[in-house]
Amino acid sequence: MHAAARRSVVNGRRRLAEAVDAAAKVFARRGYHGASTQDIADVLGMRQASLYYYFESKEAALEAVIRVAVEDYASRALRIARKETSASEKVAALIRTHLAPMVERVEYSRVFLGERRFLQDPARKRIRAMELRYERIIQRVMAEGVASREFRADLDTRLAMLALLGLGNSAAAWFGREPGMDFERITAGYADFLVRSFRTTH
Amino acid sequence: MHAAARRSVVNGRRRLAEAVDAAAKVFARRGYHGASTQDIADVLGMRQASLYYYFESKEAALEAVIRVAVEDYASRALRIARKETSASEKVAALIRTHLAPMVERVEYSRVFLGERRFLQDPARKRIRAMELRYERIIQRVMAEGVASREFRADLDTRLAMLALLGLGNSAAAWFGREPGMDFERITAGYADFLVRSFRTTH
DNA sequence: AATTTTCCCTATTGCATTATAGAATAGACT
DNA sequence: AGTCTATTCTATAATGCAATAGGGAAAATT
Repeated sequence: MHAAARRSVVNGRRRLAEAVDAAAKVFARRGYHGASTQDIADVLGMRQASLYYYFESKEAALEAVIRVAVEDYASRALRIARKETSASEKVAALIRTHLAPMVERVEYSRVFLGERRFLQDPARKRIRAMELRYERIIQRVMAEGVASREFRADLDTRLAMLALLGLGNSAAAWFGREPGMDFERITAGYADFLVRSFRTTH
Repeated sequence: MHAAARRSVVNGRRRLAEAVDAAAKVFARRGYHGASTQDIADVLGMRQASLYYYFESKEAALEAVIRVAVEDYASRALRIARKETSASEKVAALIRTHLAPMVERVEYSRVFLGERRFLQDPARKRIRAMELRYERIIQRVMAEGVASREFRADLDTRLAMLALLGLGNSAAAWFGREPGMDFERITAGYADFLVRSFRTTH
């Protein structure tokens, strides 16, 4: 009688996704260690112990959130990197895809950026490896921009990569809270900043 | 007999500073909620309860750390903003002062950036007010650069301010861990990035 | 209709953690 | 010598929290 109305045919994977969403929201707001499994259960309208039907442990919930957050990043970056466009357009596209998830799910980005360090070693290293792969793809775009003389010869490609990620990631901190700063304004502005500073001056 | 050797005339304020240092180190590593007062006491070589001689509460320790981290930021920025130099030089100087504390005390920066949100409302609003003051000073430098035609007329000064802080803050995440990325390389590179993208193209 | 599976519940254990109370020790001061 | 003050200690209260065990009802499957 309790959960009768909630149950339906559609609720196969949906409820699990809701649980991950709830975890993301709570972890983003209170931080991993500051959040209790009770908090997550509250969002879902269930008992604290019932959460353990969906997650083996609190940390497993964190891993699930982070997995969603990190998903597809590298593959989308690779797709951009392989295109037959200018390096400038690639940089702009990279910033766009990097910020895109923030529109629909900032909480995931925030949890990834701030809480991933609390993962234990098997999962942590997997995530770190995916990050490195992502970073290398971005840096190669910079390097190819230099090689084709579209970007200045003295460009520090590693720092350029860190700058792109730094700009993108820092937006997660205030995205949705800075009035007037919508997706278009941010991505267009940041892409413009980056491209202007990377291009050869003539 | 226990703490005899440690005690001396010099240890007036020094021990408190050590306690704040210990808190900064532990909060930076484990996060505010992930850190226990026991962890901090361990660093100091004292008992958990003894910490309460220096801090009223765990949160008071956090506030002490953050206060140190936030100290002087606005005043140093203001000193730069008032100088009779070009806007470009001001931007470069702003990046430098922003990153300077990271050399000697990254932990403080990290705690400020990641844990300040856990402060309760009296302290939290005070910190936020100081941040806003800092942001306004930076943005005004951008605006004056536009007014003097040193920076492009279409520069989004608010986004430019966020970009400067974003670049600076993101460095706190990897400062000291990215091989080869020393203070000079970062500050010079970032200053260069910013100035190139802000300047009028002619 | 019978059985299995899904999903949530109640109840509880065990541990970690913040904070308080009050005592002890040693150096500074009179 | 005797008192005061700073600093740390022991002991403990009080709570919050992750996780386990086992049950039960509805839905799906046979």
